[in-house]
Amino acid sequence: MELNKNFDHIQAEEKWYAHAIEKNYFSSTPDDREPYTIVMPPPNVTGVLHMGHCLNNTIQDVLIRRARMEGKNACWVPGTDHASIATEAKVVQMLREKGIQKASLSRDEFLKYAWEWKEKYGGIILQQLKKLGCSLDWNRTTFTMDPDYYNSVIGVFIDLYNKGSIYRGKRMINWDPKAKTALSDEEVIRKETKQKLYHLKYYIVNEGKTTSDYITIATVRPETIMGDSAVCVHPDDERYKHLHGKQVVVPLINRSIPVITDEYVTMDFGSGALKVTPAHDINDYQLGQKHQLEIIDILNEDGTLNETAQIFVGEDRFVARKKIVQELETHGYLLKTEDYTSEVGYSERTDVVAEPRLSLQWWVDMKKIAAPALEVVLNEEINFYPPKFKNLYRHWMENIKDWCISRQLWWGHRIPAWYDDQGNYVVAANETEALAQYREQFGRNVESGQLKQDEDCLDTWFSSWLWPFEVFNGLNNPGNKDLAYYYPTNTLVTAPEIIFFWVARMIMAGIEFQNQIPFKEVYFTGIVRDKQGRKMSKSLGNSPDLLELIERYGADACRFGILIASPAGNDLLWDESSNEQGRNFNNKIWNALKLVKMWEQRTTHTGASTGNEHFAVNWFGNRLEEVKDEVATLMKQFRLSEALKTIYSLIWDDFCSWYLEWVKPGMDQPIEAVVYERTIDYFEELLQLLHPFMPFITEEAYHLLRNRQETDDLTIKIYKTVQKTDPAVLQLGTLLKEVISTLRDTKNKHQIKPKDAIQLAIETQHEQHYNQIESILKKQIHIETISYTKAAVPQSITVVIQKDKFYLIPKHEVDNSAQKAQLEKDLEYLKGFLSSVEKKLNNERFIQNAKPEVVEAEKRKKEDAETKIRTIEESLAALIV
RNA sequence: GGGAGCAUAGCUCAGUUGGUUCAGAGCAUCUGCCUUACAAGCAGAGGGUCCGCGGUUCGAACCCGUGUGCUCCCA
Repeated sequence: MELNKNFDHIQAEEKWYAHAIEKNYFSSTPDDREPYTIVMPPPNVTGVLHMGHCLNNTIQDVLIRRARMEGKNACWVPGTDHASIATEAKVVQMLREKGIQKASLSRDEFLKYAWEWKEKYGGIILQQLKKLGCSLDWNRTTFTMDPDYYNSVIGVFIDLYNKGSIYRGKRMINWDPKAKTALSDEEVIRKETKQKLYHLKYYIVNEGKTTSDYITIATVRPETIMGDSAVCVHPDDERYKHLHGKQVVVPLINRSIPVITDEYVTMDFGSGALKVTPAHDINDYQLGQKHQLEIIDILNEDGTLNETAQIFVGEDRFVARKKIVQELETHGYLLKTEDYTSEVGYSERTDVVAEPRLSLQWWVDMKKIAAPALEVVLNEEINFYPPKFKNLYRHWMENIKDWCISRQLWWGHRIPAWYDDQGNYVVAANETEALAQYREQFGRNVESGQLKQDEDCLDTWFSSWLWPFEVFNGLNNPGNKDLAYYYPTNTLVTAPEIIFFWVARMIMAGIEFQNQIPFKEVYFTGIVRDKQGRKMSKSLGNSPDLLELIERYGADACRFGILIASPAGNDLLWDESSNEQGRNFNNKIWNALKLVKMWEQRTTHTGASTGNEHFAVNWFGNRLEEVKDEVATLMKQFRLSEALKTIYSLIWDDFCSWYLEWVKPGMDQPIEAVVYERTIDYFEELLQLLHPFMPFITEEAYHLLRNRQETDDLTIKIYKTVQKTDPAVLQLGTLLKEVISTLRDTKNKHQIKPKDAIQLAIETQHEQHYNQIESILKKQIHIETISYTKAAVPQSITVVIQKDKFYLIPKHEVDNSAQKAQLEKDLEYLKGFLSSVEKKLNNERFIQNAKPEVVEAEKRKKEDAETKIRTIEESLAALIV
């Protein structure tokens, strides 16, 4: 059969993915086999595939495919997250482009648009994952706002509320003035930001009159001075002792506020005097609570100043800042301005500066549910890879704060709280239940329509924390067959960025609602960065178009590219060139396939073998088993990148560069049938080993190697168990490689062309070893005859390998000065080596303290070195003669 | 300010209870080759103060201390 010049990845990808779907290879139902389950971290429903997904999902697919080929019942569940803030922001923007304001729509009208949007764009990302080759069980695709899932989320809210773990409270929260919603602490990104520190005069009041004395206050937020409730100094600060208990005047609005003292103040920062604005700063808020200060909120929900501010009403906070600085300067309140850099919180979703804001929100009391979730990680019921994240996790869990779960959004799970017009409320799944409960609780009769449901939605993570069991309908259909079989799941693969958002909370939810951990191990991937180490992001434009890369290089090459660059647990610097390496690897496999296929018609049962092919076959069989074992160990430790490198090298170096050359018949010569068959067997096993990493080319090549039955597919082919290896055969293989490399190099150094034939004499005590590999040596180094000798051969080039001497006899006389230099260099090295060993052995304290086996090893080294030195000296002597 | 991690070849990283003269791999670079599957290839080569300093030890890339630099998390 004639094969194409190159592997056609596009047709192979389409063909084999469709075939697997048709045969239901990726779908799983409970049976007698051991399950292996992964739930995919659900991407945003409106998202598109980026390099982070590529890494994450490739890793999961490798794990799932390998488990499947190990004979486990592998189940990988896909799905999407409704991503309340992100999706709502996109819908709002889409409406704005159509000229529709969200405020002009009713909740139902808005949600209709949102669902339309979701139907249109939702799930694109899942289609893209198919292109990458992900072997997901599509029948189980779940969305966090599916009806059942929705009900479970509401049920969980009610359950926690009834247990007293959910409460409503007025707290300082992070507010996104653009999205007009509360944010959890984790949704606020701190960034170093250049600001100005303004030094302002606050005049001191004495006996009811404003004096010309003042105290200097340093602030980066002059627009909030109208919200000041006090000025605070350190009680021990000598500079301000005379002001304790006095009043000062807020500039521009002339409101008097007290001077208070608290040790919280840092004396040497700014002027050592702090303005306290409890409504607009978290620390000030706490200070205000302690000193019972008035809370003066001067901002609207969109970040503009409100009536309470008195001045610049309606102006945006940053515009107001500029204007107020001008005003302060005009009136002589501004003493100086300094550059100042500090960390400012930005909304993760909208990238505007988050505003600390006091508001009434729903909270989860985390202390109680966090404790067991910490325990299971500390006692290693759940293992983290790499384990360094365990510390991070513990630190966070021990200092956990309550979770703000309400969001002022419409897209999401609506909070099941129902209010009367006095603000009394009940928590219930629907209006009917709410009415009944209200009647019972408040003893008043209410009619339908009289209770108003909370307008707000729940934080997205309040639904995704149920993911590992809700994809199996764990709460809707408790104890169902799927849940019992697949839960707890095995491995969670995710980015360390969401260890607190998601991983920690899933562990809590699993224990709280299923009494079982959600997964047994968590593998944290690195963050994908570009060659300069920058995080890939849309705004930098350094995130490549993955689909285009797949089209250009092939899915296998992209999978290879991202995995080979991905050391366990570290960030990876990704560059397109790694895809080239993957594509080149495809090419190598394809060419090896072409070579082997060329032999198919040339097999014979008689007389083709020189005998040495059998050694090659035996050696590669052992080598294969050895590497299979190594790979298994690496995979258990989640060292996927190293496992792939190991397989890469086995195929490229051991199989292609060595083995195939060793068994390759001469031009138009036949190949012994048994050698051919074994070669095909090895090729199959190599493809199988590589399949989880590069599923398409391996499946294609597998089918081209032999004619297959209908369902004889690599995707579902179970691995054979690893066989024991024969160390003697492996050692001889290593010696053979070394001899070939060294003699090739020697020819090269003596200007003997690779094709120029030579004669070789070997001085060895193990002639029988060399008998097994003679013909391979001849072929690989272009040797005419090999003989054995007991003494140095004159007019030859001498090389020492291990303990054996090789005499190369070239056709033409050669200058042996290069050789002499080489031997002298080797001799010098060995003498140095010997003296270092002797130094150790002559050191009494070494003999006393070192372990006996170490001392033994040193003695052996000494003997070896002495033997080699003697051999080289003899060679040198022969050379001079 | 508190906590964590990292520092090995030009780049990305291995280096498994301290024991070969141990300093390694891949990529990149350079040299020679269109050798009967593969130039997306083959055969070779060069390249390092294992961040600095001090200590423990017979022996340190590895353990301890310290300095410097970088990254991340939390306030």
